[in-house]
Amino acid sequence: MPTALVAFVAAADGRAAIVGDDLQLVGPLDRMAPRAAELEASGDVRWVWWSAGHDAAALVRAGLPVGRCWDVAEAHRLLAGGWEATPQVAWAAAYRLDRSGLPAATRGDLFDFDAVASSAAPGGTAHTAVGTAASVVRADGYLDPDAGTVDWRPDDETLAAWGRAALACAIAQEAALAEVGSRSVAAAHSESAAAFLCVELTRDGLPVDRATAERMIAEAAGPRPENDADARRIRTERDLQVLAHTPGRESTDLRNPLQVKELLASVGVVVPNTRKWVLEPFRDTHAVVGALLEWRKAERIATTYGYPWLDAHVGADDRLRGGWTACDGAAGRMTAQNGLHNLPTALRPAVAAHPGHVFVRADLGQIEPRVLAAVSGDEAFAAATRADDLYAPVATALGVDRPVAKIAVLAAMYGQRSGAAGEALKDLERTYPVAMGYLDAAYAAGLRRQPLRTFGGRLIRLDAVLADVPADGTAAYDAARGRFARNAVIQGSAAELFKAWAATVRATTRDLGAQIVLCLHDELLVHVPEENAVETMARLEQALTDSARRWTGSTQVRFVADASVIHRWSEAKD
DNA sequence: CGGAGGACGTA
DNA sequence: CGTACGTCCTCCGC
Repeated sequence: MPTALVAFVAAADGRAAIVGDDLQLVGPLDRMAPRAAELEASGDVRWVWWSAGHDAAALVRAGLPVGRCWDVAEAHRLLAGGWEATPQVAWAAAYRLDRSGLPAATRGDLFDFDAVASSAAPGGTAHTAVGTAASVVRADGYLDPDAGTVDWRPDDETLAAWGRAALACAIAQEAALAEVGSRSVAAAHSESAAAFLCVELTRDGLPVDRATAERMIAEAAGPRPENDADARRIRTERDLQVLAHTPGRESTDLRNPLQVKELLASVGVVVPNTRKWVLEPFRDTHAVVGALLEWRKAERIATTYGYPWLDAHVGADDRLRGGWTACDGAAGRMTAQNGLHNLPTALRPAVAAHPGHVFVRADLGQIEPRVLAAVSGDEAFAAATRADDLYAPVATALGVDRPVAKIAVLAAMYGQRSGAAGEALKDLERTYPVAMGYLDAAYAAGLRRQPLRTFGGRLIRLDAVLADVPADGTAAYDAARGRFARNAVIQGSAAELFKAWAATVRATTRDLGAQIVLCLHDELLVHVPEENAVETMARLEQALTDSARRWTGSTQVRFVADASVIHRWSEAKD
C-alpha cells in the first residue's frame, strides 16, 4: 500500500484542517493535534504542509514525532531556487503558471510563511479577508492571494479547501521534481524532514551551562553591570586599555573605523582599512595595535555574546534558542540565529550536556572533496574516497606530499589563485579529469549566467544572488559569479547529504531519547541520556552509511564521520 | 527608522 | 585563501 498523503494546515486563529482521501477534519488545534498523532501512529502517512514553521508548529509543540512529510515551501525552493516560497508562488511554479500574472494580496505582503521558525507564531487580529471554499483557487488558476496571510479568516470549508490545495500542490511538485531527476523527489523528502527538524531545534534549544557562560563573559567583558552608569564605566575602562597607549587621543571612538584609522596613522601605522588580518603584521610596530585587537575580541563578547545575549536567548531551562531555517537562498545550507552558528570557539566550554546526559558529536570528514567525487562521477577520485584520509592516495597519484595535494584539491574546488597549487593543479587535471571537468563546467555556467542544479536538484540561480557588482568591473563580476557557481554545486550538494544524514539520525535515534540540538553544516551535536551514548554513536555511523548509499545510489564514494562522546562541546575529538 | 558599509564570528 | 551565513556598530539620508 502506497504512503497516504495527508495535509495538515493551520489557520492564524488557532484552527487546523486534516485532509486526505476520504478524510476531512477541521477544528481547533488542541483537538486536531491528537487526531494527527493517531494517524501518525496508525498509518503509513506522509504529511503535507505549506511550510513546517507555519502549519506544523502546533504538532511540534505537542511533541508529535512526525516521521515523513512534504514541505511545499522547501520543495519549491529546490525546484525554483532562491528563498521566496509563499503558497501562491509555489503553487504557480508547480502548475507552471506565468510568474508575472501572480495576483497581489489586498493588504500588501502579509505572508508569514517567510518568517523563521522562531517568530512563526499565530498572529494578527484584523479581520479583512473572509475566505470561502470557492475562493482558494481562482478561476484563472492562481491561488487566492489573501489565502494564508495573517489576516485571512477562512470558514471551516475553506480551511479544508486550503488543505486540499496543499495536497494538490505537493503532487504537482512531485511530478515536476521527478522530471528534474530521480534524486530530486528524495531530496524533497529530506529537505522537508530538515524543515520539520528546524522547528524542533527552535523548540528544544542548545543545552548550556549557565555558570560557565557567565564566567567566560565576565572574563572578557567584566562583571555584570549593576546599572547603566556601571555599564558605561566598564565600557570606558575597556576603551582606556587601548587609548592609554596613545596619550592625547583619549577621545577617539574605537567603534568608529575612520577614527581608528586616524589613530593608527598618528603612530605610523598607515592602512587601507582596520581589519584584523591587515593590522596583524603591525603588532610589533606599536603597542596600540595589539591592544586594539584584544579590545575587539572582548568587545565582540561584550556586545554580541554578552549578558544581554545570555538573558535574551538562554531560557530558564538553560537552553540557547534561536530560529532555524532548512536552507539559505543560495546553495541551500541550513541557517540559525542568535549565535547558534557563529558562537566563538572560546565560548564552547559553555555548551554542556545537562545532568544525566552527554553529547554525541560527529562531523563529516573531508566532506566537500568526497561530495565532488560523488556528484562528478569521477571513478578515480571515488577510489581515493575509500581511504580514511582522501588526500593520501591523491598525493600518491600526483607524486607530491600530502599538504601539496590538499592545497591543490582545495584550490580546484574554491578557485584559490595564490599559494603553492601550481604544478600540482595541472597534475590534478590529468589524474582526475572528470571531477575537474565538472568544476570547470560549473565555473563556465556561472560566467554565462546559466542556472545550475545541485546533485539533489536544487536550482542555483545566478541572477539574484550576486547583486553587488565588484568595484573593479565586469570581468571581476564574471569571475565572482563563476566562483560562486563552482562553490555552490559542491557546498549545496554537501548540504543535501548532511540534511539526509541528520534526518536519518533523528528518525533512528529517537527511541534512545536522543535529541539533535545543533546542526553546523558538517557537524551534528546530539543530546542523549548517558547510558545510550554508545548506541547512539553507532547509529550515527550507520545512518551515514545508509543515507550516503541512498543519496549517491551506489557505494563507490565513501563518507566518513568522526564521532565521539563528550560532556562539553569544547572537548577534544577523541 | 532603514539601508549601507565595516568588522568578525562560524562552516 | 574561495563561498555562505548572522550580528553588532556607526554613518547617512529620509
